[in-house]
Amino acid sequence: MSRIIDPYDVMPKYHQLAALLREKIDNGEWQPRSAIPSERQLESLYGISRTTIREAIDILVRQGYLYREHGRGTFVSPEKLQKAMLELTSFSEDLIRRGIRPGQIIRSLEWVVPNPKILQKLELPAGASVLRIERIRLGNDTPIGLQTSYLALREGQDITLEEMEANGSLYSILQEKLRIIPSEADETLEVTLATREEAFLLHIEEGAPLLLSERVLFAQDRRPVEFVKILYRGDRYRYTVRLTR
Amino acid sequence: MSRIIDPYDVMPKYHQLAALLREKIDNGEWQPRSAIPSERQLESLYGISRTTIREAIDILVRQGYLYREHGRGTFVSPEKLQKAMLELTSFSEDLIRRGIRPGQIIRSLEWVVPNPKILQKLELPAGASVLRIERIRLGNDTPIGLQTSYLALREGQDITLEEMEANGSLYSILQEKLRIIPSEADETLEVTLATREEAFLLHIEEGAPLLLSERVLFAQDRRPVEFVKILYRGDRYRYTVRLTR
DNA sequence: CTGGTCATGTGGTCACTACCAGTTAGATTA
DNA sequence: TAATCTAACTGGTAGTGACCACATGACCAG
Repeated sequence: MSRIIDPYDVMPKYHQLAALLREKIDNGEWQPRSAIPSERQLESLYGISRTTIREAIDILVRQGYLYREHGRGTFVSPEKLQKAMLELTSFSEDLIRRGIRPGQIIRSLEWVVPNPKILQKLELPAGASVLRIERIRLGNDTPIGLQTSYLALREGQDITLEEMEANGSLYSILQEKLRIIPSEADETLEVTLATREEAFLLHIEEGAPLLLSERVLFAQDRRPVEFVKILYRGDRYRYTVRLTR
Repeated sequence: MSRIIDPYDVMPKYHQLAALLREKIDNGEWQPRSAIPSERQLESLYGISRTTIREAIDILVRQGYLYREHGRGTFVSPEKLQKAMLELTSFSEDLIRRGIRPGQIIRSLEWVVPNPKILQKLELPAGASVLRIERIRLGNDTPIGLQTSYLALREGQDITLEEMEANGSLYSILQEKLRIIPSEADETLEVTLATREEAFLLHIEEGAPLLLSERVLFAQDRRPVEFVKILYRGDRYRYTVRLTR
């Protein structure tokens, strides 16, 4: 018995359908490399117009669950492609996805006037102050990264240490308290060597290789919200992306 | 004078329109953060249905050129967001985009039986042979990376040294000669230290930090085509991605 | 001046329809 | 038998028309 599309649901139909199809893929009802019903078949199966069907399939194609072949049909992707990893995720989500238990130690949380490079990345005028949060990130209780966030918040917006400690996830505070929805980010990765302090905090030798990630996070209206710098232990972290044409 | 949509063009209208709009953004006719004409206005401006208009805008939104705000309009993204970098690009394209002149030295090109890890990534049976291409990648004539590609080609498919040297781009040979269209890739990045041989080839010290990238490339039908391993000089290369929600 | 209402313009969702462009398999033809 | 044609599928592109959800500013009542 297959669930059905509810026209009175708050979620749009194409979204409901996409979820429904993804379920069939996830639970193995539709095997990798096999064809799913044609768009016209789905039309009558679910009583939904082809426009909507295609919209749902589009989503799953972009996420890597399905691929189309013109004239032949739409097929289920091999399993390993079914995880859309280029998606913008928070550090914790990222680790959980890999089966590692995330943790963190908040070293500081205060308003500061950062250096010009950071102001420029956040498109702020000289002398503007931002909220700086310094954290040590843990994976299964071992330090794996040093993270420093600089947040460009508006007048009246703030985040307290209590909130950070209670909630844990900066992204969910941004979304739920401040209504800032992360929607895009630019990230660069390079190699550096650990300074004495970094080495101490990460329990490694001074001069050990680190993976340095710098990310600028943009909100719905494409304004920069956060500049994050993360130093990962070179021996404990591997970065993964999915690229699409 | 604005160009117009040609219904007899081989390219679909939404593609033509997207190109046309992108041009207006690129040449500054439409300023960042300003609203572009509404979808209904574009409809009558270009004599195209709203369906098609939206399809064109969708493309530009995905590429980061535009963003929508429900109830308000569609706006031009700030300039720095206008380059979609999460896209799958070849090494050469990538460098050219940054204003660096690419070059390469082909060290070898031969059929080999690779190790099991690589066979597994390419979903090939034990003992299968693949085409291995070893190259030194140059940026402005300086070595910046060591690249080893393993290609899973079908019976009868081959690439010769002459073709590689004449054409330079592996991706364009794949596409034009073998009709293999790269459409997705999984990439991982991590840190390693240079071995003696790597150090020699890259003109650096043994033990210097390197950025190691491993990429599996998938074709239209989501079959793995290439496994590439690239070692970048840590001091000369920075990796960039654009993440989207 | 303040707060609510409402008209209007925006993007978001959806249905129905039509035709084009690849693919495939079976029927037809040489 | 082998090559070919053709019909019936597949997804791809495009138009039309309708209504919903959200944003905004003009207007009005308190």
